[in-house]
Amino acid sequence: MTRRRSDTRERIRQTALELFLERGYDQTSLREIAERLGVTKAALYYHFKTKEELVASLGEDVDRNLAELVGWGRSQPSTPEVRRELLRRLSVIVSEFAPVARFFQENQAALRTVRGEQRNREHMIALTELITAPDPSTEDRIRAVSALFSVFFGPFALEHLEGDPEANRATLLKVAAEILRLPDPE
Amino acid sequence: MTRRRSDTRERIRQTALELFLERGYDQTSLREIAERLGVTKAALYYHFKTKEELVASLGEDVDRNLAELVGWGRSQPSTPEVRRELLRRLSVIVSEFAPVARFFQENQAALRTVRGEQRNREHMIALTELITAPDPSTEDRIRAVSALFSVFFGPFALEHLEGDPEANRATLLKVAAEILRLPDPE
Amino acid sequence: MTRRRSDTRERIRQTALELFLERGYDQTSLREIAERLGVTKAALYYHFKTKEELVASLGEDVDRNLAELVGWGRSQPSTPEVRRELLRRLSVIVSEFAPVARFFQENQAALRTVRGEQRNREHMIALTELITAPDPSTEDRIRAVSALFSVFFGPFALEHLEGDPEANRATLLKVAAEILRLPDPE
Amino acid sequence: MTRRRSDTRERIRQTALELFLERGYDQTSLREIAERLGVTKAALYYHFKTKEELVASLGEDVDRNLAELVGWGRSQPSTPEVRRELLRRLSVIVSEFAPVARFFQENQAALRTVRGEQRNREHMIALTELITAPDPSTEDRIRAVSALFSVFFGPFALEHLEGDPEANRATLLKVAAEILRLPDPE
DNA sequence: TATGAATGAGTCTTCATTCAT
DNA sequence: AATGAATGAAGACTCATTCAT
Repeated sequence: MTRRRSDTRERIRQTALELFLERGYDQTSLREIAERLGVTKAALYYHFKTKEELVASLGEDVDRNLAELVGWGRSQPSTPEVRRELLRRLSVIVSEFAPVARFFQENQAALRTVRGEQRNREHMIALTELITAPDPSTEDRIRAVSALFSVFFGPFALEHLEGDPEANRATLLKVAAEILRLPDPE
Repeated sequence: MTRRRSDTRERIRQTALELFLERGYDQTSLREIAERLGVTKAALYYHFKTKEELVASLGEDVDRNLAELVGWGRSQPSTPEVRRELLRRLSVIVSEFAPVARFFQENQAALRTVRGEQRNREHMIALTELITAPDPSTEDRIRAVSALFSVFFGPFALEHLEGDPEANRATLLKVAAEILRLPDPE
Repeated sequence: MTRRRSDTRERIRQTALELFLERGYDQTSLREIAERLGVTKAALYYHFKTKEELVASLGEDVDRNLAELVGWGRSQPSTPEVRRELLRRLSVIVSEFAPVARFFQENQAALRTVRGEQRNREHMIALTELITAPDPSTEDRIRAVSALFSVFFGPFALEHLEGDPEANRATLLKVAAEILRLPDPE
Repeated sequence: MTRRRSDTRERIRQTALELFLERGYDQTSLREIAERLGVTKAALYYHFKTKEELVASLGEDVDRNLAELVGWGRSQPSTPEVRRELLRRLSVIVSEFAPVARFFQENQAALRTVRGEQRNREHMIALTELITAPDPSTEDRIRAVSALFSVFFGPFALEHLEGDPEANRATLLKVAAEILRLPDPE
């Protein structure tokens, strides 16, 4: 039963996410995580200094991806094509990290003080600005927020929607683009 | 300085909401609420049987309003005008109960097991159906969810937006109607 | 079985002191104190916010007495009679609070960060200065420290000494006075 | 940069003593020692079977020296000269092992169950007897204890005293001899 | 209408220690 | 000579809740 270095660390993260989603962050104790995993609490502490560090580690991948997306957005001119691409890429990230994203969304209050979560919030604000038309009216700003929310939260609300998930995502994206009044791509 | 029946009960609710918003539901203890109010924990228990009953009581007004709105919607024919009116009325409710709505939104995971919160979730689903065009395509469903989310979450994201709040709300509503593809009212 | 207000608080202090003396501060857990007392740990926390507050409370009486003694000393002229009286009064305090004094003495390192203990240390330094002859030579300083230590630690070392404790205390005091080179009182 | 046998062992002892002095025995964990040293906890266990064995090893040198001193004292006739020499030699030992001595003094309660510390306490009792005049009165016993305490604790209290440390030690010794009523040496 | 005192269950966290490699 | 991974036991502390007064 060989086990490569820190297989355990990864299993802890997965089990933690599972339980955090099932029962909520504050209602999930490290004891429960350890038990479901079949290790001792102390083993968790060997791999993560605190419960907060564990949860922060769950947000790191999203954080990295969003940071990169924001970086890319900032390096581009503010054209409709770029804004459309930003929405598209965000939607890819959200669907790739759906469970984590959902967890953070449902536990906002509980995670307010967690480092990583603060960064993610900042990224969302940055993205909102990037998809907002230059020199925006109040209505433009509202459109930006609406479009972003649709892309971000939509998948959770639509989880049980029939049909091909990829097609649904495309439709969601189309609606979001329409909210933003992006011209149809050829 | 007369004090109407159960002034205290109301003050407990307000202080609780305040703290729940500041620190999150699970991170707020009854001790903290009692302390900020200058009474004993036991006093809280005189007015509310449990912490859960206290938080449930916070959702009751919203619950009543949403229930009424759903009831009204169901009693109407499914016309564009009715759907527009549903959005408008929802937006009024959200803005009237903004703090409570925000609290429930940010503490979804923590409140999943709370009676009142489950009812509110059901109301939102019912509303989604009511504003969905009859015989809907997948895209119609997506539009319905997007519109509803915009009306519901928009205010939180736009809290710091400049300009007259009433005017902003009207604009938000206009955007939502557009997402739903409701024809312009005359 | 009537019990006057906060009988319990006092019983906690006594039991704590007992155990702290038997097993040392750090080796004594609140669980042990609670068990020996027949209450729950939570009951201890009802009366003392932390373990540190509990131990600090044990030092308060000594603190008060030493503070008063230092105050008195400072209000007096620096004569041999006053210095002799300072030693005498200190010896009374030490014997009145022998268990507490011993506990603090044996757990210096563990208590270094406890508020009350810091104050007591300062009092001892102040007393050392007060019993030091004015314009002291190095030797005078050494005499002061030696005399004070004898009065303070002597009783612990002499606990098992035969003979009348009061008489022993008088002898100890006489030796201390001699160390300080105080002239015999008439 | 050759490294003699068990350089590490010695560095562990030093770091441990450092930390024990800074934070107290019970408040110092093996993790802290290992971290300050830049090794793993497991490395400590390679060199010392337990934490207790580590701390015991710190007392060994003092133990050996005191044992030897007691042995010497027992082999001598009980003359004033011998008693004076005992005080002198003790004072040399205390000043050579000042940090260790201080550590044991400040952590008495924590170390009560440590083998080495018990032996040291016995040595001190033996020394007290050796410096007590034969056929002693109560006062003689008190003098012996006072003198011994002065020699043993004095240095810690006088640490910040100005002047040449060697000269101070000599003065301390002179005072101690006077407490014991030893006649002046020619 | 409220309080003071208490509890039982649970939380996160740390520790000394072990052992295969 | 030393490490990485893990454990079992325990620690301080907090919480929602109860109840006699």
